[in-house]
Amino acid sequence: MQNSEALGLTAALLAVAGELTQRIHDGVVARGFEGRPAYGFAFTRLAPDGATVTELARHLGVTKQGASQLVEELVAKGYVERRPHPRDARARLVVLTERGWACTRAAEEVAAEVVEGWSGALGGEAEVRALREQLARIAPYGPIRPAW
Amino acid sequence: MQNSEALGLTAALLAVAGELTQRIHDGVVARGFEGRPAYGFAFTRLAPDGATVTELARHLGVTKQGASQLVEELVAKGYVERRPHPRDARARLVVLTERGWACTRAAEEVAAEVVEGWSGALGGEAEVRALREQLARIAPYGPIRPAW
DNA sequence: AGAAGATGGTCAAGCAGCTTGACTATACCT
DNA sequence: AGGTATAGTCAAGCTGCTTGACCATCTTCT
Repeated sequence: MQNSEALGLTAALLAVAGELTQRIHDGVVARGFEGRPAYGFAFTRLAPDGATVTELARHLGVTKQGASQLVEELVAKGYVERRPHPRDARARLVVLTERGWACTRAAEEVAAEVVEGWSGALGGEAEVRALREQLARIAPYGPIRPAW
Repeated sequence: MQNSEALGLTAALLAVAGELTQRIHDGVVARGFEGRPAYGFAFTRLAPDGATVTELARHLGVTKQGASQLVEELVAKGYVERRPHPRDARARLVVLTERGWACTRAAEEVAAEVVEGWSGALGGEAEVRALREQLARIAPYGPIRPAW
C-alpha cells in the first residue's frame, strides 16, 4: 500500500462526504426547513422513539450541555418537543413533532436524489448498493457527528 | 431507489469519513505534532509549492481572514512560513517548513495504516483501490473542507 | 502617464456553538 | 435512611469563524 493511495482515498472520501452533507442541507432548506446540518444528525437519533438529552449527547459526540442547547433550538423551531420520561422522573424524552418528521422525510428525499445522480457516474444502482455495502463494512459504531 | 437506501449510504459515508479524520488526527498527535484536523486540509493545498492566503481560503471554503488566522497559527507552531511572492508584491507565499513536511509525511503514514486495516474488512487491496476509484468518480471539485 | 477599479492581505469587533464548572432533582445501591 | 451516581439546566468563558473597514499593489482604460 503506497501512502499516496491512502491519501487519495482520504481526499475522495472527505470530498464526497462534504458534498453530500452540503447538498442535503441545501435541499432541505430549499424545501422550507431552516436549520444546520447538526439538526439532521440529531434527527437520526431522535427517530423513531425519541431519546434523552444524554443519549443524544453521546450520539453526537458533544457534552450534554451542548446537546441541551441544540434541543432548545430545535424546540424553538418546532421540530421536537420535550416530554416527561415514562420511567425516569429526572429525564425528559425528546421526540420529533410532525414538523420534525416532515423535515426528516425531506432530507430522505434529497439524499435519494443526490444518490440517484451517483448511479449515473457509477454505472447503475447495483454499483451504488455495492458502494454502500463496502462502506458499511468499514464504518465504525460510535458517534455519527464528524469530529472536525 | 428507496430513500432508506440513500440514508444508509449517507450514514455509512459520514461515519467512515469521521472515523478516518479522527484516526489520522490522533495518529499525527501521537507522533508529536500538535494541531487540529484543519491543519491537514491546509497542508494538502500548501504542498508542494505553497499558496497565497486567498488561494488557501478558497480551498478551505472560508473567508481570507479566517485563512489568514489559520496561517498565523501555523507560523506560530513552526509548520509554515510566509515569504514574499515572486511576482506579486501584494501577495505573500505561504510555504511548508521542514517540520511542516514532516507532519505531512506523518499524516500519510497514519492514513496508510488505517487504510491498510480496511483491506482486511474489504477482502484485499484490490477492493480498496476499487473503492477509491468509485469515490473519485463521484467526488466534486471545490473546497475539501467539510462544511459542517 | 494617470485615473479608476480590482485584488491580496491585515486589523478589529462580533457572534455561534461549543466547553468547563456549579448546582438541583431524582434514581439506585447497601 | 444515607451515600453515591445520573439526568438536566444555568452561567460564564473560549475558539474559530464571520463581517466591516482599511491600506498596498496590480490591472485596465483613456
